[in-house]
Amino acid sequence: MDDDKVFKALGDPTRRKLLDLLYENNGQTLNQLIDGLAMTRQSATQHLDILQAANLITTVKRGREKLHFINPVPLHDVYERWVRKFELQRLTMLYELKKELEGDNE
Amino acid sequence: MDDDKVFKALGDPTRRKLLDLLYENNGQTLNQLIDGLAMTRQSATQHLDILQAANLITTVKRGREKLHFINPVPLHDVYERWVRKFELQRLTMLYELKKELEGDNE
DNA sequence: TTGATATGCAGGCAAATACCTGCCTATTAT
DNA sequence: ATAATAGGCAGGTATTTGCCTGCATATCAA
Repeated sequence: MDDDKVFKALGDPTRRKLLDLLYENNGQTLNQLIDGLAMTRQSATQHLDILQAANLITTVKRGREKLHFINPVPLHDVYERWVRKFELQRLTMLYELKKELEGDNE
Repeated sequence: MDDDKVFKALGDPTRRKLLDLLYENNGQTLNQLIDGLAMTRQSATQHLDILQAANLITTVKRGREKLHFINPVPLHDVYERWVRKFELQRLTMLYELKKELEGDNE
């Protein structure tokens, strides 16, 4: 997985919206997806290209149409490498440490 | 949680590096964090401000020092809202659908 | 075949981003 | 008090980004 491509792809609200639209109805065409957005077809295409480069979607051509599908694998990788390791830390531990340090100068 | 701030904060490799550094050694000062990077103190400060605005870190002043701590809560929220729901979809299901559609025009 | 539909490709532009330099303030140590 | 240390604040700039317009190509339907 390319960490950077995935995070950058997720860093834009339009691209997250596209993933949401595909989650609701997988396999949509470009024109179908545009209906859920407020921008030109060309702009949406650029976003979809970025999602595909990050491997967050795959496409299948059917005649003159291009169907888009979510690939959940990179999202799971994000979870494994970025979320799970932080879940072991308890916020309460941080609070206690914070209070202790604040006590030093008050 | 502000989705957009969190995702944008995570969208930059330097900021992810900062979180990694804090994960290895929580509660570091600005100057300590700079040692792990290749940029000026001022630039690092801007990144840390963005992380704090996204609630991914909290800070505590101790004398002239400023200590930085990870807050794992937004990361967990990302998991809840973005990863878990996609985990229910099996990649194999997508593959089957993809094969079926490819069969339409081949 | 001819028109309509679905998408691809190229370039332009304004705003956001990630750096930087330079200078100022606050705290600590001698 | 004075110097060193830790950090804050204010621009300046080159690059990246997200959006657009305009035109080209490919497929389908009548």
